[in-house]
Amino acid sequence: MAVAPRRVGAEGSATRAAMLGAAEALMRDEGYGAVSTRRVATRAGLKPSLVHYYFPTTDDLLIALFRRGADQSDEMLEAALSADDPLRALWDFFADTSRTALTLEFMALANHRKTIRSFMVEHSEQMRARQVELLSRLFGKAGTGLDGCPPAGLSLVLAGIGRALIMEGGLGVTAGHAEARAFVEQWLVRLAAERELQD
Amino acid sequence: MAVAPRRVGAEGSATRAAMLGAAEALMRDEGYGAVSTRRVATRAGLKPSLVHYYFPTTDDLLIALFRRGADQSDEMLEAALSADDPLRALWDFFADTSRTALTLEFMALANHRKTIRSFMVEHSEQMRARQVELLSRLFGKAGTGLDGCPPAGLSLVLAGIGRALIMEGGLGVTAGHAEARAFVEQWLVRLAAERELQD
Amino acid sequence: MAVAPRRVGAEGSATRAAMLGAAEALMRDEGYGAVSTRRVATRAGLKPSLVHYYFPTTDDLLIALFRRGADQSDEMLEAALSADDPLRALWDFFADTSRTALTLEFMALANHRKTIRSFMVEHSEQMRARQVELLSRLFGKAGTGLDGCPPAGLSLVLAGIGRALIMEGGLGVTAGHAEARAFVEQWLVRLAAERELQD
Amino acid sequence: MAVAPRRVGAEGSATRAAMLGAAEALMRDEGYGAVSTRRVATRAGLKPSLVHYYFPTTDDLLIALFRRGADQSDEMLEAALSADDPLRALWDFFADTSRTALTLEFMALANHRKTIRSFMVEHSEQMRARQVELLSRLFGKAGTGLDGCPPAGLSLVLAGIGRALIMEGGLGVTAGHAEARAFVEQWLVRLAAERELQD
DNA sequence: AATGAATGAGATTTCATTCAT
DNA sequence: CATGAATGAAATCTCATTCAT
Repeated sequence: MAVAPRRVGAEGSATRAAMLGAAEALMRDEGYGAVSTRRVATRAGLKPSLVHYYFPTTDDLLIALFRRGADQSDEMLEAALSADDPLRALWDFFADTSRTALTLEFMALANHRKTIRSFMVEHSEQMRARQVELLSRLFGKAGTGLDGCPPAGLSLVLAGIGRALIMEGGLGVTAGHAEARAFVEQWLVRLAAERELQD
Repeated sequence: MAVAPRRVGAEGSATRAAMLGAAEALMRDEGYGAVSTRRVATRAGLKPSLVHYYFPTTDDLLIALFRRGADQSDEMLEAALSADDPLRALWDFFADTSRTALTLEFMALANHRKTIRSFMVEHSEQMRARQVELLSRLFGKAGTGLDGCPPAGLSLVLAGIGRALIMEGGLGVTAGHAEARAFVEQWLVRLAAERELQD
Repeated sequence: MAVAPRRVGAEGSATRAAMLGAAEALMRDEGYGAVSTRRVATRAGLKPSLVHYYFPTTDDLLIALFRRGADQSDEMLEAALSADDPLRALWDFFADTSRTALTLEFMALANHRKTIRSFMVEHSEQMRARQVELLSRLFGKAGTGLDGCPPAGLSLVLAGIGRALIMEGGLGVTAGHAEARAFVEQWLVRLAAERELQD
Repeated sequence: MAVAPRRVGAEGSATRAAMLGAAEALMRDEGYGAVSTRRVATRAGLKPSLVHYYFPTTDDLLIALFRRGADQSDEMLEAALSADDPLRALWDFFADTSRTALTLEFMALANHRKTIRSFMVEHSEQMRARQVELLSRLFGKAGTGLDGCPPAGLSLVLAGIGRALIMEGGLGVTAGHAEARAFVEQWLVRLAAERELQD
């Protein structure tokens, strides 16, 4: 008796997953503005009311979607950081189209959804901290082989370049992309060498 | 550069400018989703119908707003490229908060407004081309002093890092920012030296 | 240029009056809970959106309705107070079915509409003050002929009895009504006599 | 007195009582409009479906709530009528804030819930009849000491004044309240004297 | 050049209720 | 006894857009 009446729809429900899937697809294809109760329902082949049964408010839906994506990112990041070549894996992570495209949508969304914003900030900081932790282990606290750039700086720089590639790529702008990729590539090679020296 | 100009109120009208100002403020403060006929009118202290009189459709308004911003960006870019230290000026341009925040909103908007998207793409490509033109003159076609990274790559890399700083800064995430800025700073110094050698 | 964009629909518009009429009828017939955008529109033979065009929020509609009723009450009260037999006129005012039934609905409504509540309170106090003003002139400050009951007390007592008659009458309860009316009647006679003595 | 009892959960269940308690609190705090299946469940810390398990329809819940309140009123009234000073006890009963506030909500509710209305009417009539019965015993059928006002009239008059005090008090209007209370007080004294003479 | 009126669509949310387990 | 899932209806509100003046 007397249990908290919220938290509807078991975390593992198939219906719930379908809704999140539809919401994610909409966000990816048409931007966060397209994620509405109705459209999610239609896309998932369900009734609009059912969406509200699982996610009482639109914020609840968006937060659940963000959480799911964040968990996936966490897993990908962990896999990257324990890979043979962690730097390259980290770069691949930053340059991963589907994940980063969603992240960008959430960043735009965070601008006017305060609930989302706090989740974003917390998660971004966690991820950067985790990367710094690993990069520090790889290169020592002194900094990376990139002219002594410290791990936190390297994390931001790679993330920024990755996002720019994906953002522009999504729009269809590609000038300079190959050159930028090659530039980063040459960094990775240099850093890998640096690391071997250190060992 | 001018594209088909669409007949929308006198280009120089004060009323028109007030509307664009209100629209820009809304977009900056609350995201592109807040830019609606009615809210623009309210914010500008005008009647909603008047907005439609000047901008028949919402797309027209958004495009006009984008154009105005693009023109400002063009001017800023031209000023930067003819500055004493064009590289530093270019970087300052990329790291300029107010302008970039709007650009990010437009990028998000382009995801579900096809009319906007084409304007965005066209303008992005123009700007990159213009930068390449200048950087090539500075460093020769062989590439910059950054390990031979060609101008187009450098343009994207700087733009990406600048945007990341602003995006994250807007959210309140600042880990790694100082380090990344110092890293870019050291580039600018190196490139300036390189350039003097070349002269 | 630059006028406040609210205050839609001229105060004298026929459409606006039709909406208020429909809202009032609904409130009288089915209680304040029945006053919804849709039902008002349907009852007035108009489209629901038009209701929102005239009254952006439901509170706006309810406040406008209250104001209209308050103005009518004010007029009725003034007429009563300047009648030949002001006391009887005041009692007739309190026992007026249609007006009081609405007042009762607004009182119930005020319980959970904070905007309404403040209007109600202000108006109730004004009306009582106005009545006290007149009754004081009629009987002197010492009090009425009802065993020295002061004007403010008499105002509340008459209002309460009138409301009880109307509330119960609306439900179909009538036991004691004739007796209560006769009781008040005998007061009025007594007070009228008292007043003549005083003159 | 018992009417057809409808099968709704064990009459004495603690869960049931919790629901009625939540419903009553909601009605008191936010008006009858706030009494919905879901809100009652949330407030009681129970699942919405459970409310429907005990009270198939919302009307069933409201009727049960009304019944419970009516029973309490009956007890209070009986206690009052057998008190040392029945008249004062009756007046205290009419001026009792917590009970009367709920009664007023039910009166408003009765306006658009026909099922509630008939219960209200029946109970109101019963209560008045009971009061008349007692007052007649106290004063004889001829009427009370209030200028011969018969018991039924006195009942309505006192109820009306009591309700007005509570209604207005709830809103924060208090002008004339002290005077009205003093006026009734002086009645009670007069009636008590009258009664002793009669004995 | 400007504005009031009107409208249809859709977004968000809350609801009562049913059903199967 | 009790609960989770589902659904259709409706309430509130915002929007873009059209039209007549």
